[in-house]
Amino acid sequence: MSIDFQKNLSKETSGSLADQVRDHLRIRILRHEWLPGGKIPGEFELADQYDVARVTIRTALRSLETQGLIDIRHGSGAYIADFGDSVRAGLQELRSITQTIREMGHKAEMVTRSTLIRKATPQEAIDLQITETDDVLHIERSIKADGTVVVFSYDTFNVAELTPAVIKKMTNGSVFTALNSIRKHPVRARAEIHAISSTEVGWGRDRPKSGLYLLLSQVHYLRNGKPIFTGDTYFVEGKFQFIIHRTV
Amino acid sequence: MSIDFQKNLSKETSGSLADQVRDHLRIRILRHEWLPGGKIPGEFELADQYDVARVTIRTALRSLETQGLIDIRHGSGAYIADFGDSVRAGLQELRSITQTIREMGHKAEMVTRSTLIRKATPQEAIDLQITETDDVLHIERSIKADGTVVVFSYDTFNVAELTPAVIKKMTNGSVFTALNSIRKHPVRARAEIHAISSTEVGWGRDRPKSGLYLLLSQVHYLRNGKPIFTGDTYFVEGKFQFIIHRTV
DNA sequence: TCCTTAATAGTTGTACTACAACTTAGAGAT
DNA sequence: ATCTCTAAGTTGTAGTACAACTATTAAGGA
Repeated sequence: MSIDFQKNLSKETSGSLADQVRDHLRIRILRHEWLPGGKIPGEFELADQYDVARVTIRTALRSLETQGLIDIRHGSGAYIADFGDSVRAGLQELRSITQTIREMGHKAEMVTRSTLIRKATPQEAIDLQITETDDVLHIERSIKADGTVVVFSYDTFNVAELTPAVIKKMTNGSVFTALNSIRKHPVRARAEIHAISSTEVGWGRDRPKSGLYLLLSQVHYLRNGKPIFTGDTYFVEGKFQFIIHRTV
Repeated sequence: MSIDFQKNLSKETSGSLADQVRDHLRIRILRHEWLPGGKIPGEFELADQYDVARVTIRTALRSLETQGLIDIRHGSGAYIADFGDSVRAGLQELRSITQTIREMGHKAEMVTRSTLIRKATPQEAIDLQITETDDVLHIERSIKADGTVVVFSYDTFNVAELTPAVIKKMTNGSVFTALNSIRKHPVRARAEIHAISSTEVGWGRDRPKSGLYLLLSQVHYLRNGKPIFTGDTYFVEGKFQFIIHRTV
């Protein structure tokens, strides 16, 4: 059975050949094409399947190994790291929260509480590498999964990097897809993580009484190294599964 | 200036050539040999410096890129991702807590509260892939930085993988160094992260009154995919900086 | 029969060469 | 000064060859 790779890369044609192969192999792994602990085809066979050079396959495989999805053993082969589905909700992967919720089989809903353009605060100016005289876009939203609030988020964008159309689009849909439409999607983020117990966070009658949150305080960067937006995301404890893969 | 690579690899001679080069480059990056945003030498020059093939350098560089330490740009070069020192305390890196504290310039101290060999609980049996009739080693410890408690940890080991000497060594020193001595150091871990507010956690008069913790619930795996130990690590909120690098 | 050893095939790791694709800087023309 | 083109430099991919390692199989001896 040969794989029609051309078909698969056409839909998201992003990055180098090796990156495309990596992303495709990643999907195959997450779809359980091979059992956990099982062995994936050898490098020569994969090179045949994708019709690329072996060095390209190796590049993709090493990347997957660094991500902790597979285990490459010299002289033996590459094996699926048996973490099951957990990878799908991995915290170190830069993905849309709503999209993640949907992929896990739940109904995702997003409500924008407020949208505001104002001057940057001192901290925001530092994080976004702008000055306090520059404008920023501040958005407060909540995200529901199957009807219950799981996330309160406070995001701040550098408006100089945005267009009016994108700003409007962000009010209704995912931030990531909106940014993607102008090719300004972040490729990397630096996140601090904290445990928060506060009644000041969140709003509305859906606000959890416990007041216990996992705070992800992030700065998102573009490929050229410039920050595009910063945000505090409060995850209601217990409503969202966080998985982190730790490697040497 | 040429680099005496042979000297550097002799001290920890671990893994493939590419892994050794990666680790060495990693050290050079963390020691700020190049400025954030700056460009590191080209692949041909690095191949010269380390006296290895270009493909080996590329393997190392791609790994560093996946880790988020550098940015490789086609036709241009590889650039230091400007995250400064934060990487050093990165949560997704599998390192000893005490060692991390020391590397950040603080005095680390570890106190073992209890050591006990008993039968595995149902959950432990699942996590460690053993049965409830098998023995496990349970250790409760606290870690101090500059005199104040920052971590309470509850670890459970599969004794079948250990030796009496290692068990004794673990009581006094770092778990990682002890496991390293019998070549059973974990290469990967799966961690759940939670916000915890509880007065049940911890012990002694150093127990923080706030009762607010960041819980890292982990299972550590060996290179062959077998679990070696599992543990709940409670970080006192605010005493320990958590950084996560998120990439696509 | 059981165990050890050796041979063997298969797989990943490294080296080398060549060229394609892309970026950047500079020369030159307008 | 600005633009265009050229050229040099850098990373990406292809292909070949062999080294290093693993797992299996077969042969031999106790």
